[in-house]
Amino acid sequence: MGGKEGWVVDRSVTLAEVAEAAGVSVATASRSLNGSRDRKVREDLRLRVLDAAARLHYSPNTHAQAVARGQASVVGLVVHDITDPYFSAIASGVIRTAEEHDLMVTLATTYRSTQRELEYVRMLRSQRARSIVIVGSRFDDKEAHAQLAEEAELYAAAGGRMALVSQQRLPVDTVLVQNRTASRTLATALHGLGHRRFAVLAGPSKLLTSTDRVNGFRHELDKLGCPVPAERVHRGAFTRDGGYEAMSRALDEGVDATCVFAVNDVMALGAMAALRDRGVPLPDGMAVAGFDDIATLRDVTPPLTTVRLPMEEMGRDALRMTLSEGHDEPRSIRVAGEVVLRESTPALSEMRPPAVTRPCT
Amino acid sequence: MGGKEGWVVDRSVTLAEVAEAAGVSVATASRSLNGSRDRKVREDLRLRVLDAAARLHYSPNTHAQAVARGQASVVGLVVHDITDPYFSAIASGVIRTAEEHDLMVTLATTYRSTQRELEYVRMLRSQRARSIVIVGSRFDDKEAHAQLAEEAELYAAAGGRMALVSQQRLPVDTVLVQNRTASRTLATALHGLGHRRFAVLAGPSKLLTSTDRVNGFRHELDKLGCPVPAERVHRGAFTRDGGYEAMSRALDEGVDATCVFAVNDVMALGAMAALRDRGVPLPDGMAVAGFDDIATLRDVTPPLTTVRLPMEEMGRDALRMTLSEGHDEPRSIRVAGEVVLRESTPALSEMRPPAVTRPCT
DNA sequence: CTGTTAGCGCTTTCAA
DNA sequence: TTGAAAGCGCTAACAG
Repeated sequence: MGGKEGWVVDRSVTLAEVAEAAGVSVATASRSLNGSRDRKVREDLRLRVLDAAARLHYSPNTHAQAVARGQASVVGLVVHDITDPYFSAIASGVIRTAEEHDLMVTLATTYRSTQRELEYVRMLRSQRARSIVIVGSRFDDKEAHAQLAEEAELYAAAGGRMALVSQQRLPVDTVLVQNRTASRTLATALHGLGHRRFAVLAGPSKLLTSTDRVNGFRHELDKLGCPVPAERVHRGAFTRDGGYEAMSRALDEGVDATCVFAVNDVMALGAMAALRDRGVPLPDGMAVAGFDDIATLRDVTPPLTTVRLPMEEMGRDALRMTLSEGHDEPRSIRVAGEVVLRESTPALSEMRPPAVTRPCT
Repeated sequence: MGGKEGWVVDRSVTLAEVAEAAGVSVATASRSLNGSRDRKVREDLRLRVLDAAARLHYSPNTHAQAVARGQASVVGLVVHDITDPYFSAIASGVIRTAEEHDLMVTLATTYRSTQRELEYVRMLRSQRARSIVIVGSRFDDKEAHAQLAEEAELYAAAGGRMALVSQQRLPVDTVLVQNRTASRTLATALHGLGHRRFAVLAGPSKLLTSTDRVNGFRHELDKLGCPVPAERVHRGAFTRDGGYEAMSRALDEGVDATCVFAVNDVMALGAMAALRDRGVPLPDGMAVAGFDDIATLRDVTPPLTTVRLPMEEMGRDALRMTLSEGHDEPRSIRVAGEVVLRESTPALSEMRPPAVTRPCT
């Protein structure tokens, strides 16, 4: 702990000490250091304060500032799981935008528990966060929505602004992913490649993002005249392992399909692993499509057909909406998603004739 | 905003209001709500307070709490890039551990700028964060270390505790990844598979994690009698694209190797993409090894040989060290890393005879 | 056990 | 322009 000059205190330096060292009042010190809009401080005084602050290694106590001004320079970010590349990409957009506004980010992870989500929103309200961005599929759960809606109202009443990246379920700013529409477009494209018999790997039935994607996909195929029967929809967790298991089960049951649609990329990844493990050649033995277009997965083989979502921008826009002033009504931005056809979904005509349709014993 | 009962205030409810509504003093209200170790509150009063707080939707102002008790329930987490799966995995460990201790996490992203890193550490000191966990390779930059060291000292003097996940460069808690040793073990293993001519895809020369891995690898191969000449070390960014470019350059120069070691998994991924784009069959045409064992990449084909690092645990341990009391001296934990041989590195004998060694024109 | 009150560090009127 | 002083919401002595 050998200090060069002066001693190292065991406690932070306060504004008062800086003021004293500079021979000015705390008011002047405060104004010099933060230049409130409350206008000027004589230049020489200002410099003396700045100098004293630097000399003493002054570090303003943001909590005291927050208490005094009744507002903190923090935004809250709530995601399901930060290790999931979908969330980390969106988080990245939020973080970048926060930085542009000199805001710190408090990150919370719910692991898909609505209860935890609620708790974190409460904690963020306690932190007087300027805004809260909640990322991730809503659940089919009235109770949870009602509770969150109440929190949102309280938060808004306290001057906070909340944004959701997912479905529009609350009267707050929303980045709305058009899952149904995009899935329909994807279905059309795959149908266009000649496929007629499809299987779907879905996430948990309560997860709206999953059900929206499944419904859109099936709906469109209905219209195209080749409906996907319920027994061709296999559920699993919304993760790589969920995809692996759902695909395995499908194969066990002797899935009668030439193309499988996994409701997100990580599930598709798991599905491809399962297919490979069962000796199904890819992409010839089974066409596979995902959703999201996760960057890290762009190099898998065969390259995955998917629906691209501008994740960074989604995070950016969500936070921006909450930060831009001059409009009280909640706004919403629709995100379309763009179908990207790659090698994982060959045209039916290019696939090996007897697609895998036999039950495994 | 139609309130059900009572009006919605435009400002948060305070402890004083709760106390009044409950007919007790603020002290009693405070004690009931947070039960300071400062002894009991009569049960009926406590319930009245809790009831009033619930009725008024009271949300404690954490900033006021932090000011009053001189300590905040926040920890800082600083990473290079949250979209990089290496960092999100470690972040996940930190976040989980923080949750266990009822601590919120403030996340900052440096994008590999030491300047930004320093700024964030300063902001976290301002936030009076209980601890700061900095994740990611240090740089070969005395100046940056000196500045960070000074900040660390000030932070410690103010009662904070800092941990580094990377190299041991500062007198703070450290999770020390044994990059050199692990790379040497990897080299031995690859040599054992019959490989004798290697190329290395390295990150920026200032990035210690990269140089440590490169040095360990080359050092061991020296000892084994098949040194990797400097011109077989190709630098690129520490990212997927960096790996792609470095590999492409290597191929352009007619790399004379049967096995290429990329200093991390994402670079290895890029390298594999580059090889594929140039028509080099994998794994027969070139063995590829990485480092980290990123979960999302476990399903790439061919499965990647790598060095497994327990990332979640590393994050967990880093935070734990800063939180456990009763020891003033900085501690450190060494993480060994475990070589995992997979199909991306076949034995030399199983590779297609004329490994790619000709220059591309 | 409960209430009074003095801070915590900072911002911001309000006078001077 | 500067400074004195009144808060901001909460905690923790310190009396009762």
